[in-house]
Amino acid sequence: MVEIKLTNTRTRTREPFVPLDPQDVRMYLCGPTVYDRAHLGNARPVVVFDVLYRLLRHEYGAENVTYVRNFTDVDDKINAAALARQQAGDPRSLEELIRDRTAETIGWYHADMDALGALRPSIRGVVSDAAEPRATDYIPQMIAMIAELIAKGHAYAAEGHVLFDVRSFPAYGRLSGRSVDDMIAGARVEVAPFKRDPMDFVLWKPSSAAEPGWDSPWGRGRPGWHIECSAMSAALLGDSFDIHAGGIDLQFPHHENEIAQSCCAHPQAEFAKVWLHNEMLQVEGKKMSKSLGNFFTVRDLLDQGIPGEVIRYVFLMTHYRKPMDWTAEKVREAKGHLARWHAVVGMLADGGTADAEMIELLCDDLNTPAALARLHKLSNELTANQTISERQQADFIASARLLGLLQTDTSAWDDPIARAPELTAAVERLLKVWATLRKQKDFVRADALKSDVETFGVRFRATPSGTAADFLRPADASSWGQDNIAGLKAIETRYNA
RNA sequence: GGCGGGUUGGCGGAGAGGUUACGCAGCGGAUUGCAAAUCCGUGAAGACCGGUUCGAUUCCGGUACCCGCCUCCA
Repeated sequence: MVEIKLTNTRTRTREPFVPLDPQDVRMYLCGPTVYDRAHLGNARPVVVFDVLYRLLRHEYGAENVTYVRNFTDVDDKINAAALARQQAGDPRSLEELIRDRTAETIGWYHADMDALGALRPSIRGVVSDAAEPRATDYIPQMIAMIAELIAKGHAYAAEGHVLFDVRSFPAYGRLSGRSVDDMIAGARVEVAPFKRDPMDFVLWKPSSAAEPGWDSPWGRGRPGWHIECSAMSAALLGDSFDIHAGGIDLQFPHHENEIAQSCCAHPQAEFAKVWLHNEMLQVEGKKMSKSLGNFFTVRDLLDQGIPGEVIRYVFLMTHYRKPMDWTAEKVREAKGHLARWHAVVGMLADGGTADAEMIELLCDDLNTPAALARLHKLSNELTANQTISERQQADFIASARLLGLLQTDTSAWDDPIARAPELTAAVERLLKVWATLRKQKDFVRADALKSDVETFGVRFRATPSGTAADFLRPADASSWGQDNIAGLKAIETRYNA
C-alpha cells in the first residue's frame, strides 16, 4: 500500500496519514447550509475531498471508510427564506415552510453534486441518510454537549444565551495561528454586554415566537452555528477521528470553535487528527460575489450545457491548497480533454487496475493536476499504438475513475437545448441534404450549406463514419432557441427547392 | 492592525538543488474535396534584490505586486 501524505493545517506540515483504525477510517466534511442552491464555491471541497474519499476507499477498502457530511438546516438565512415565503402569502406555518425549504434544497444539492460525479457519503461504505446528518436531528446531543461544557467550566449561561468561555481553553486560536489578545486588538467583533470576553461565542441562543426553537435547560432557543458539527461528528465518528475537512474560510472561526467545544467536552480525546482546508475559488481572476455579477450556482453551469464532468475536471486542474480560478478557457480545455479520452477508451468497461504512478501522485497530498498530467501521458501512449486492448482501456478508465472522471458516457453531455425535438429534427434533415451534396461532389453548394447553418449556431463536420453536427452556443444561452430553429427551417426550404 | 496564500514559458499548471513535467494555443508535417477530428514533430519559463552552494526557478533573507480570512460564507 502506498503511503498517503496530507498537509495538516493543524501542524502546518505534510505528514504521513496513519488512521486511528485501518478498519474504520473516518472523515468529516463540513456540508452546506441548506437555504439555497449550492454555488460553485460550495462544490470545490465536495469534489476535491471526493477524490480523497475515493483514494481512501481504494487503499483501505470501501467497507473500511466512513465519510460523513452534514446538512446545516437551522440557520437565520433559512428562517429568512421561510419568512419571505410566508409574507408572500404562503398559508403554511413557519415550521412547515422551513422543513419544506430545507428538504427542497437538500434535493437540489444531491442532484447537483451527483452531476459532478461526487460519491454520496457513507458509513463503512453503506450510503444512507445517516451519513448526511441534519443538524435538527441532533438537537438533544447538542444540548447535552452544551450542558457538559457548562459543567466543566468552559461555558456559561447569560440572558437566555449560552456562551463558550474562550479564556478557559488555552489552545484557543492554535489552528488558525491567532491569539485571543491579537484578535481582540484588531477586532470587528460585536460585543454583547453579557459576554465575559469579546471573543466568547454563542453555543445556544433564545428564539422568538417567529423563529424555530427547541426547549432546553436555558429556555426555548436554537443552537449556535458551530456546535452542530461537534455534536454530529462525535455521535457518528466518535470523540477522536481521522480527518476533518472544509474550506479555508472555515478555519476561523468555525473550525477553531469546533475544536474548542469538542476538546473541552472530551478532554481525553484528540478530536480530529488531520485538518484539511481547500483554498478559495475565484471567477476570471476575481472573487465570486453577487455585487460583481460573477456569482453563479452549479445548476446555472449545468443548465448552460456544461457537463458536470467538465466542471469536475476544471476543479481538479488546480491543486486544492491553491486558489482556483474558474474561467471559460479552462472549461473549453477540460471539455476537449474529456471528449478525447472518451473517444480513446470507447465503451466504459469496468474491472481495470488504476495506474500505480497516478496513485502515487494522488497520495502525495492529492496532487490532482499531476495526476491529470499522468493520465494525459497514458492516453498519449494508448493513441500512439495502432491497437488498444480492452485491458488497456479498462485500466485507463479505472485510473480516471479514481479521480471521478469517465464514470458515464458522453450521452450525459447532451445539451438540454440541443435536445429540443424540433431542433434535432431540422438539423438531421439538413445533415442528410449535406451528405447528399457531398456524395454528388457538389462541394460549392455543400460548403454554402455548411456556412449557412453555422450562422444559426450549428456546425457540420464529416467524420470517418458519416456526418455529425455540433451546437455552438453563445455564453448567454437565453438567446439560443426559437430564432435558430426558424433560421434552420428557412435554410431547409431553400435547399429543398 | 493581526493571520494566511500566491507570483513559473503567449495561457493553464506540477515536480525536482544539477537531467523532458503535462496540457492548451502557436509553428512545421501527415491525413482530408475543403474543413473538423486525429496522428507525428517543434520553439518558449520561473516577479525583483541579496545570501548559501561547485551549481538555485527549487533552500534562506528582504522588496514589490496580487489574493483570501479576521462579520454569514466552502
